Amino acid sequence: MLPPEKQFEIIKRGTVEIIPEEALKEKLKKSYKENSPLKIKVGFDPTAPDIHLGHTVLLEKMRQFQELGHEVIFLIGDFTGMIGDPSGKTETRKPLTREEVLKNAETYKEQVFKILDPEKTVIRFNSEWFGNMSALDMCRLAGMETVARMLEREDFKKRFTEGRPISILEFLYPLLQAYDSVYLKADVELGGTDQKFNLLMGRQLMKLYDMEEQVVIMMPLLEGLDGVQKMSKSLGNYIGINEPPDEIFGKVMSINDELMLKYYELLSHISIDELKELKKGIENGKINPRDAKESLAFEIVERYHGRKLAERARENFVKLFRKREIPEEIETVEVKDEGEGVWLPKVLKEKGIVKSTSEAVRLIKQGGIRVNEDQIDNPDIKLKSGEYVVRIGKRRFVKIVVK
RNA sequence: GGAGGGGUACCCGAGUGGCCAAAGGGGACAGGCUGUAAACCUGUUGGCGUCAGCCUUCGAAGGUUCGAAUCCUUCCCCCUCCA
Repeated sequence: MLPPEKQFEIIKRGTVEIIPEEALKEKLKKSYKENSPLKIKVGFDPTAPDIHLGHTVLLEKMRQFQELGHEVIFLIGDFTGMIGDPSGKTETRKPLTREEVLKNAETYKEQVFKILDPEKTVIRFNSEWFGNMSALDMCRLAGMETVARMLEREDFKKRFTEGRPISILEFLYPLLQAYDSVYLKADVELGGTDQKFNLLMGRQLMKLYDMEEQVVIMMPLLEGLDGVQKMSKSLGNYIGINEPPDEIFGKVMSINDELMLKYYELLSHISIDELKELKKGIENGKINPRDAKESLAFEIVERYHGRKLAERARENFVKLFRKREIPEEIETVEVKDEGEGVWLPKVLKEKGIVKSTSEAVRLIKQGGIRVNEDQIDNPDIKLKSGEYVVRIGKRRFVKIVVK
């Protein structure tokens, strides 16, 4: 086990806030002295089993804790999922059935264990304790907090003053999450900055239960490909860990330099010292940001697809964009010529490459389509029999065989 | 229960009888510049054999009119205020 000071340094990397830092240091010291691992609790929603890099920020931190020898509890909020969390949105999230929750949990495991060590991960479901809780117990729990306290949360306060609805259930949520910590006797709870209120509620409730309060560690929300908004599936700015290697590689390469450094800090396994070197190198121009980004893309693809595929993805990328070569494997479609040749926009539409012939026509007019690497500008183009490599935009290729 | 406001393209949002396939912004896509960066500049953004023409679209269904996103009727949905 590493000395507590060293552990602290590793844990602190990339965090936004640790509340309170001193308590964490104390806990680490005690754990080191008594050789007893800390219990790290992280809650996950059972509704979103498609993991993207944004989620992995937390997972990477969990992994670090595991490597430091602590006990990581992957808590699946299945109870909460079965009620349906209204959390702010007008559309109430639809409640999940028991089967769906279990199915999602399986999907979770598959993906999560690409980062976490299955041997060292404890998976728990909060229906385990909430499922048997009586109405009386629940009321007692509800009695531990006040409306005023709840309204301290920015989101609630805002909605309250604006007269927008807040369901009672929403008030209950932070309490339920807090109770998870009480039940599990968590030493540390990890979450995104958007979870601050709920995480702190955990501390509050533990205090009321006369327990040692958990330390709260908050990780930033990772910005997505646009570099502004947080990565999320609904915004379409995400990099999913199950995406094909080339896709992940390409997407990582498309982020801007500033964001790249953040990705490095939060996602890369390089050490703190190496990270410092990298930053310095980029600042004084000794390291080409592009090369740094390639290493990052490689590291990420390797993590989810293995070394071989990562190398392949890098080769493909270099070929395609640096050397401007055409990739080796291209999807091929066949069409037969009925006489006058085939109208390219129509072929592209029928093969599902573009949504409509109008779109194809538009692309051609804008110079967005190349046939055998020649930019074309006449949407009237007809292909006679033969083979054509058609490039749509920068990175989409299709081989059209006209018979 | 009472009073009022509103549903327009991917999103926000103008438009109150023809000049509306519908302003403007955002997003997205494409081109230029590049490091497939970012920023910036330009263009495109309903469909259809294609800048002409035709078809479909402004919550839904009917109606008035030569002509409707715009007027009338009914219905559905959302929101705010009062209680």
